[in-house]
Amino acid sequence: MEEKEPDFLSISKKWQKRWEEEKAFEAKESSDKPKFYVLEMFPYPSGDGLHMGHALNYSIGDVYARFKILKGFNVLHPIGYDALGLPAENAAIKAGEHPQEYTNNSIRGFTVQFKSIGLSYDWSRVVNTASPNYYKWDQWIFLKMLEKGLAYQKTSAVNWCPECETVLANEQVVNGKCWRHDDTEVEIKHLKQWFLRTTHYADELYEKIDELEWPEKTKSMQKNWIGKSHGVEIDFEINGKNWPVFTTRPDTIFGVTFMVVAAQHPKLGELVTEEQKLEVQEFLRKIKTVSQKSMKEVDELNKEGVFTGSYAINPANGENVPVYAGNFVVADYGSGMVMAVPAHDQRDFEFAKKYGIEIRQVITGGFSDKRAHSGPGKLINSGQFNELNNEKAKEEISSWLAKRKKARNTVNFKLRDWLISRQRYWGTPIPVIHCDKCGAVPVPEKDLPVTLPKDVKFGKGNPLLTNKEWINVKCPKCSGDAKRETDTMDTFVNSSWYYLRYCDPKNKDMAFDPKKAEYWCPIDQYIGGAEHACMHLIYIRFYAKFLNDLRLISFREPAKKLFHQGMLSGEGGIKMSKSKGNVIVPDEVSKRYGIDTARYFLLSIASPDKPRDWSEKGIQGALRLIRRIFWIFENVKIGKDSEKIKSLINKTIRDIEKDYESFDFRAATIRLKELFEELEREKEISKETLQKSLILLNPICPHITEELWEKLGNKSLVSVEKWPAFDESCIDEKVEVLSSLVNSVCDDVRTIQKLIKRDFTRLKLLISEEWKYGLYSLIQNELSKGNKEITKAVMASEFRKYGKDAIRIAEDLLKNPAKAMMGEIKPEEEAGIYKESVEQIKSKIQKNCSIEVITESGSELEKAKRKTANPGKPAIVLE
RNA sequence: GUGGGGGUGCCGGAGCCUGGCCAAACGGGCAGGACUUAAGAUCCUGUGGCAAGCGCCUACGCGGGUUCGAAUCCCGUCCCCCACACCA
Repeated sequence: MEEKEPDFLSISKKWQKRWEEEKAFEAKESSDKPKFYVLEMFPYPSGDGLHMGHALNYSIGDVYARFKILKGFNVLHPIGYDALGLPAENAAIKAGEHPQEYTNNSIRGFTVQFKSIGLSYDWSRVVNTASPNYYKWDQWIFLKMLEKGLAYQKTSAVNWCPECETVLANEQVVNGKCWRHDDTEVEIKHLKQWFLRTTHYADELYEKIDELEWPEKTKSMQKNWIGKSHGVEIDFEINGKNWPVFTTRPDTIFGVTFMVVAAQHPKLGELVTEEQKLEVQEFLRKIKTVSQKSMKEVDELNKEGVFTGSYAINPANGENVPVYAGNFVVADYGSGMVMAVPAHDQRDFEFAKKYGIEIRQVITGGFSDKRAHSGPGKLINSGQFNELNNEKAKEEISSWLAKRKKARNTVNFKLRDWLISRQRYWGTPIPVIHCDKCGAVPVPEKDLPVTLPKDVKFGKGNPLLTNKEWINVKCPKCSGDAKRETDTMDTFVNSSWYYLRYCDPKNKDMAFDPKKAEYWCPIDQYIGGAEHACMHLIYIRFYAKFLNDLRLISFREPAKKLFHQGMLSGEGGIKMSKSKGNVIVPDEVSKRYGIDTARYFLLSIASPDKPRDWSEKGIQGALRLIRRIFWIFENVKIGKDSEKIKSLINKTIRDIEKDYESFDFRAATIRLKELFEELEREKEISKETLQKSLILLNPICPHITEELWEKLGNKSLVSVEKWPAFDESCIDEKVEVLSSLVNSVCDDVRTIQKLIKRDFTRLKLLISEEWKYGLYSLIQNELSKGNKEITKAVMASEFRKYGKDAIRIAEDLLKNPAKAMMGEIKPEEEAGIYKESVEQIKSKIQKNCSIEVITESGSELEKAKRKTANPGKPAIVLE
């Protein structure tokens, strides 16, 4: 009774030490086991340290990795730090530290805490992107891209975050705001910047998504982002020059009544006539101020425009239509100009309404004063194409135009090249030297890495500009005076290939040994947040394609399977944050409940991909189970397994394996709970079964299972044990069905007790075949009548009682009529169950009664029948 | 607007694909009981309504449909969440 609470904290410390000493999770290439690469997206080491959310994220990967180890795979499960990046720089500045020190400290903190939650990482392979040994290879890959024309420099309108004091990639602009500062408006600046040509692989990035075993949601988000659309590029003649225009609706070309060119179009000037110049300028000024307001108001933003003075010739019907400059056309998509068909495009429609331009319907169907008709229909007002179905017309019209060299089929993507330049310090320096004579010269490979100078001043602008010594160098080509590129790379560059570095983290001569990468990669199971769908998860694929083209790796998709974990919120569903003071720290939780308890709890609340809330009360339930498990092992009598346990343990092994494999960890926690609850009821259990149970629990609760494993007299580590095999023949569903009978009898006894309101000393259980096997006798009846078909009506009447099993039983019996004569569970069997469970029944109802189980029928039974007219259960007599 | 995901008992959250022992796993809460001088911890029981050993009624957003039978399948409808958002 006066059990001492196990000292969870020292148990976990003890085993963490053992794992480390024995290098239990270090992965070796030399193994005859099949390899398995489990990777969680590496963390950004912040000075605030780990919170419970991290613990959840990484526990999910850990459970899976541990499961795979047990299943006999040679598992690579590494961790590292995505250490470069703006937040570290900003946090360091705020703390008055150098980013290097700040980062080192953060990493130290993370490492200690990671270890204290018992993650099965191979600590010999830690990768730190802030180390020159790592970013040297960022630079090397960059040079290769430069060589192949996949890295380039261009001046363009870029997104500038005044808060970050740097430019951002398209993917990092959210609703016109910076992805890190949702209250900071992104500005448009024209700067010379470095880009990676992600569009080079746009088609493959798009098309191959379908082959990935990724969440559908993520796949569709990525597809949307890449935005492939098939269409036609049609030439419109304006002022004697050809202006190609992209459209997906060539079928509506006879409905074109005007054209709209993007207000930001670089060649807008060519279209503006002398008379319209003032008006256009006025318009441009106006929309500039609008765009500086809020992109969120895009919805309410009116379609606005101004006539340029030029006219375009519609190649389909030779009509002259006015060309407008408009605010709703995107300059860098397609050709930055659209053919406007107000009758069949809502945007064009609104524009036409506003400026009183003709709206000409060319496709039949619902079309009103308020809305354009963008759906299908038949063509009208379209010359020789009238009467055609519009889908058909798309083909006909475009081939007709193509024949006349006025159009060609094209594919357009929304995806833009990746802007990687950042005007900040804490990133990989771009290995380029600018020379007045030679231009942008790549740093020779032998001079890599270009390391970040320690000595810089943080304040306004790019800190790298403050170290003249670092900037001023000789040109590698002509040895004249030259300057280093001071832009650094976006932090997502670092994370685009880190999984390869884990395969060979210490290589001094190469980014990684292709042989080692070949062995481990691709990643078998990747785990990380859904927020990366359109950033990291595109970049990492892009890099794989490039490295494959370089023949450094043999695959083109880096991660076969992807899993997104759900977020952990604080108590009551409130987002955890320092300012709200509701951050849960794993250290605290470990002290109070034990980290295994926390792991079990977090996994038991919801499916791993769903969000969940922390709850102090909730974790109590997990704690109860953990205590109970300790109790079992402290009090167990080692002996023989009952039939019931034999069946249960085999069944659990079989089922829980599926749960782990499919990330259904929640189901696993339930199954484990049921298993241990049953074990607790047993008088004696075999050592073997106890050991198996520990292995099943190990992925979720690694520390306590080690402890109990040792208690059973084992010297080895349970974490690297072999997953037990199950024996299908031991699994006897009947055993469980019968054991549920015991419970139901107890329920009944209790109810009767309430009714008779008196004590009893003797309990009789009278078992009769005729009561129990209604379905069997029914089927037998049908069979004896020669009715081979079980009629619908029979089903309907009996299903309520027997449910799903009725079909199975019925079909089975029909196939094998001999069996029907016997029934499935014999009365003697049932009686046996009650006899065996006498002690259990007593403990549940009344300790000091005697129990008799009677199978014969007779007058006593008749008497009882009246009292307990419940077929399917034994008659109960209390005396 | 487009794409994706949802609406289940006091709460969280399974089940839905493959319709039937589903008044609905598991956890939390709450109530009662056991143990205790007491509290805590622990354990047991209960937890839609009526009835109280059969069972009946009402229930899985709302309204229909299919079926002997629907939380589960189909149609319509309302609401919520997330992502993208003027991409021609």
